[in-house]
Parts: sequence; C-alpha cells; structure tokens
Amino acid sequence: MITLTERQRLILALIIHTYVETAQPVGSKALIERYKLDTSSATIRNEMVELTEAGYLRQPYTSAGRVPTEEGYRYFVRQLMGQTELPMNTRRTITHQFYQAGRDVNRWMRLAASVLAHQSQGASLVTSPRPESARFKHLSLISTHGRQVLMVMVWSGGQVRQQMLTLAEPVSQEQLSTAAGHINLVCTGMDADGIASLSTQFDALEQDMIKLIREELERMKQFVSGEVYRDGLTNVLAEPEFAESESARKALRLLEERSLLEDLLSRTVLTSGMDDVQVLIGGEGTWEDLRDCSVVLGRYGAPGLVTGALGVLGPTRMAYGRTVSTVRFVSGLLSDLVIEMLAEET
Amino acid sequence: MITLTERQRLILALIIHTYVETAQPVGSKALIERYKLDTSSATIRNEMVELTEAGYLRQPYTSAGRVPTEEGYRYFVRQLMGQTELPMNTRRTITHQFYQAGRDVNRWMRLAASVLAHQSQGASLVTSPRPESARFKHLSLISTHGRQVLMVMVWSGGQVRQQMLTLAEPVSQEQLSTAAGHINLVCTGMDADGIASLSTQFDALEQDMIKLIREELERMKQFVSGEVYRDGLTNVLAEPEFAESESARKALRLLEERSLLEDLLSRTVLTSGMDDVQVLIGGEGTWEDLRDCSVVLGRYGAPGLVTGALGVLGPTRMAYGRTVSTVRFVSGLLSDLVIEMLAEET
DNA sequence: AATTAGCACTCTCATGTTGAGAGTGCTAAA
DNA sequence: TTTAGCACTCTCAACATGAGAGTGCTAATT
Repeated sequence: MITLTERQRLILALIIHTYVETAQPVGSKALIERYKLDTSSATIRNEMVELTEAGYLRQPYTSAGRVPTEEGYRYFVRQLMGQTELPMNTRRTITHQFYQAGRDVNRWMRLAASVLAHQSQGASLVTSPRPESARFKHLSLISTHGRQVLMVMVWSGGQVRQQMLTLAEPVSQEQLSTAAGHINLVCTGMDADGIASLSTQFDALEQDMIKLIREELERMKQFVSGEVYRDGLTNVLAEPEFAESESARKALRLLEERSLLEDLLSRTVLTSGMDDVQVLIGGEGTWEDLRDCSVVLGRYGAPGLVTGALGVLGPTRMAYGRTVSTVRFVSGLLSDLVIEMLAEET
Repeated sequence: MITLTERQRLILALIIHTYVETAQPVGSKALIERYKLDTSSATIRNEMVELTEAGYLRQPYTSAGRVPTEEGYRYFVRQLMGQTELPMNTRRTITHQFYQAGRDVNRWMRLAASVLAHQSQGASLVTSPRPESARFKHLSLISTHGRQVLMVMVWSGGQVRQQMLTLAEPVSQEQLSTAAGHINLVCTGMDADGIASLSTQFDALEQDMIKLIREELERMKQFVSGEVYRDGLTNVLAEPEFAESESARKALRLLEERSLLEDLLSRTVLTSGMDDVQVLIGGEGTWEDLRDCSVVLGRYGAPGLVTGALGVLGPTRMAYGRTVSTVRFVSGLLSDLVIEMLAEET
C-alpha cells in the first residue's frame, strides 16, 4: 500500500466528508471554497492525481470532480475516521428509552432497530438474542384438551419457547405436573451436553419430553433462530443512489430474504469479537447484490451465553463515523441489558 | 351512476385487463388487435368517449390511449370481476404447506405473508391472531432469582405471554406454585368480566397476580397487539409506478410504520365481516399517501374469539381478481386452522 | 340509428444539436 | 514545490425535429 502524506490524508478525508453530504463529485475549487484552504486549486489537483493513482479516488468521467472509491472508503474507515462517540445527551436519551422498556426483550429489539435506523439514516436490522450454550431452566406442561399438551420451556437466556404436542394417550394434568416437576428437579441448570448424558431414570412420558427439550435446544443453535427486527427500510429509498428501483430492490431483498441475511451474518459477525464493529464496503467482492451498499455490523450479548447481531445497511456513501458509533453504542447498551438480565436470573 | 351497456362493460373490462398487464395506455386499435374484436376501432372509440364521460376512463393526455380511473377500478371490482378462485392445484399446494407447519402460529403467519406476496406479486402483511374475548387458561410462576419471578400466562386462543416481575419480598418456588395452582383452579376458563368480578378469596400475592392478569388482558385488547408479519416488499418496487423512489417510499412507509397500519386496519377491517374481502382503491380519499396504491384486506379467525387481519398492498393497476381470491383463500385457510386449534383446546 | 372509413390534428417520446459551465491536465513562471 | 493561466473535455439542460400512436369528427354506409 502506498503511504500518503499528511496533506493527502487530509484531502481524502475532506473529499469523503463533502461527498457524503452532497452526493456530487468533488472538485478542487469547491474543496478550497468549502474548507477555506489556503492552498491553490492546482495544488489540490496535483494531490488528487496521486490519490487517484493510489486507487482511493476516481473520476466518474474525464474532467469531472473526484469520487471516493471503495478502497478510499476502506482507507478512511481504517485510518482516518478515528473513534467518535455519540453526543452525551443523545446517549442519555437512548439509554433512558431502553430502561423504560423494562425487561421486554421484544421491545428492546424494536427500540434498537428504531434507534439504529434513526441515527444512521439507513436500514437497520437486529436479531433477537440467541443462547450460545443454553442452559435449561424450567418446564411447564399444560394439558389443554384430551391428548393435546402445551409445553412451555424457559431457558437461561430468558427465552421462552412453547410448543403444542399430541400425546399417544390422554394424561391428566396432575401426571403432567409431576413429570414436569421431576424433570425440573433433575435438569435445571444443565446445558446440552448435560441433558444428553442423562440416563434412564425417567419414565416413558418424561423421556419423550426430554427428547423434545433436546430438539428445541438444537433448533435454538441455528443462527437466525429468533425473529429479525427491521426498521428504516424507507430511509435507503431516500438516498439518490437508490433512485431507480433496480438497485433499491437488490438492497432491500438482502434485508427481506432470510437466507441472504443468514449468509451475511454467519460469514462476518460470528467470527468477530463482541466490541469491534465490522464495516463491509461495497459487498467486499463476496456479495454481488451489495455493489453500492455498505453494511455496518456489530454483535451484542454475553459472550458464550446469549448473543445477537445488529447492523445498518446504507449506501456506500455513508456517514461511517456516525453509523459505527451508533452501532457500537447500541450494541454495548444491549449487552449491558442482556448481562444484567442474566445476572438476575442466575 | 350511469348504467352501462353490455358492450361498454366488456370494453371496460378488456381495457382494465390489458392495462394491468402492460401498464401502457390502451388504444382502440390495440384493443381490437389484442382480442380479435369484430367491431371497428371507431366504434370502440365512441364507446370509450362514453366511458370517459362516465368517469371510468381517462386520457393521460389528449389523444393518447385510455387508462382506467380509480372509479373505473371500483366499478370493475364491484360489478365486473365476479368471483374467481385460485386453481385447484395451487390451493392444494398452499394447504399442504400450512398443515406441514404443524401448530406453530409463528410459522403460519410467515407462510401466510409469503403466500400472499408470491401469489399477488404485491407486498403482504399479516397480523397475528388476537383474542377478542380472551379466556384465561393457565398461569405458571417460575422463581428465577431472589425476588425476580417469571410469569407465564396461557390464553384460550393459544397465546402465551410472559412477563418478568420483581416482588416486594422473596417468595419460594413452592409458595409460587401453590399460588399459581390456586389461581388456575379458580380462574381457568374465565373471561375479563369473570376475573374482574372475583372477590377477596385470595391472599396478597395472588391478588397481585390477578391484577397483572387483568392488565395483560387489557393489553391484548389493543388491535395490533401481536407482531405484524410482512413479505414481498420488494415486489412493489418492481412495479413501474414505483420506479421513482418518492412514491415507493410513501407506499412502504405505510407498511413499516405501525401507527399508519393500525389506523388503516382499525378503520376498515374491524368493521367488516369475516368472509368479505375489502378492496381500497387509491386511498379512497382518506389516505393521502396511498394515492397510487390499492390495498386488499381480509380478516381471519373465529369471530368473537380470536381474529387477525391480513392484506396485500400493490399499485392501483393490480390484478384484483387474483389478489382478492388469494386473500380470501388464505384468510379462509387461517380461519380453519385457528378454529381447529381452538376446538382442540376447549 | 348504429357503424364504419377516412382524415386532419394532437401529443409524446426518442433522437439530435448546441452552448454554458464546471473541472481537469499541462506548462511555464514564481 | 507551489501557483497562475489556459486549452481542452465532458456533462447537462434546453431546444428542435420527426416518427408514431391515437384521437375526434364528418360523411358515407348498413
């Protein structure tokens, strides 16, 4: 990689800053005008030539202004952007909203999606917290009618999963309660391995239940197991790069189709730590449909226990600083909430 | 309203049929060409003049072909369209998918949204079934840590609601189970009025629980209480009328924003019966943002017990026959499933 | 009275032309 | 190394033009 002079770095940063705002190619004159630079436009032009040769800028056509390339944005995000934080009062307001939502995970998710979309002016997505190594917590068996039984399982991450099942023969509520009590007594606090290693100290009914618990556990292991919360889809339609519907469709389909989403998340977020926010610019060669899009992804939760993912999708021409800090902040906030909740439940 | 001759009705229907397919103004010559009519173009033109004067057609500009007006579509939907049904094998395939989903209401909803979007080529939305007069079914109280208690309520419609709460002082799991058992014994099968009329045969803890149950009941009364499932948002972006982003944004915002959605549903679906599908064309004067959109709405469930709403949003230029029959079919299917589920639970 | 042929007319849309404007690259001077 | 100056390039908006599709009207025909 070519090393840039300090002035070249400044110019690159200013061009990106301007282009993000205006969505117009940035010319040398416009730049000195805008930032009151005390160099001449010719000097800027010379530097621009070098930045273009380095691959960080390009010209949409001969003798137009310059536009950042994907490489240019990457350089900016890695080297130039620095760590910014959301303003204090914004942070306070958001925190307040979350704590007002009480312990309602559903509301947390909706709120997180809404905050991300709002702050970043992009489309947001948040997956509900998924247990990484779920421990069993409680089982309720509720007879509903004849052989129909409602099974309610509670897991250490606070997940409640219910399932309706039909038994081979009718069983009374008392029998069910006894069975549930027995299972609770033995299994509470166990993880997948523990439950798998249980031997035959159960009767037929209880065995069946344990099998179902194990199956549920498997199901929870899948990544996008829970719901995906979205918001701000209309924000991306407002951006000029999505003015014609074709590109807009490609971007939105990624958010709508579960399979694409799962692919994206599993290839990126799963391999990252909790605190670093990943920035994918222009599909990174892997996602053809994301040609003009960037995605900022983060992870939240308690590592090894329950985690979820969250992110923002926007045009490549995105205010990365603001978006990254928003994602980082919300992810931290959700982590705190989740950890707090786990602590209470131990 | 002006009564139309049989031939005028035919011509109107053909024009709408053609326009829905091509999205281009329909001319007199193109019409006889397309349908091998054995009248001359001049005759068609004369009829077109009358249809235009009646307000069912309009010309985008002088001496262009004709385009249906909103009134034209309304006339078509009310008088010309007739009742169509989805082809038998399509119906079978869909039904099969639903029964394969077992009793998983969540999957029903996703599937319904997917089928609606796919069949109608529009954006679909489905609200989860909401109890109209919920009866209480079962309560589980699960001590988690210290004064933290997880409260799981099961309602007659199959809804399971959980809530975390903090008691004033620690209570053991046995005490909680006793309290829950007592409440279950007395309250099972009761509706809101029944629970409200209970007198003081409970201790303090139980009183608190009952208060929470009542509050939950209130919450469930709100219309879009559950989740809203969406699908096919990108379908509407594919339509030429949403080629420029401004109109697309307006349409999608309606689907994204809960408040708008709630407004729409409460003003229309709530006031309709279970089997009739409502067609709103061009916002009907009430919804400014729906200028070029139509919405086909239906209701499903067991009247008086649990109901939900479902619908499709698309451009005014929509294949109403297909969409209406899809909505009707899916709504009937969901009704069957919900009623079946209720019957099993009684 | 209803239908049709004929025709002049209207309006859009794709295509082509032109000129202003913004911006560049290069050269030579500071 | 920086800057002034200048010729050159390319876009974009504005305007012009002509083909094409479709209409409305009139007069003739059934």
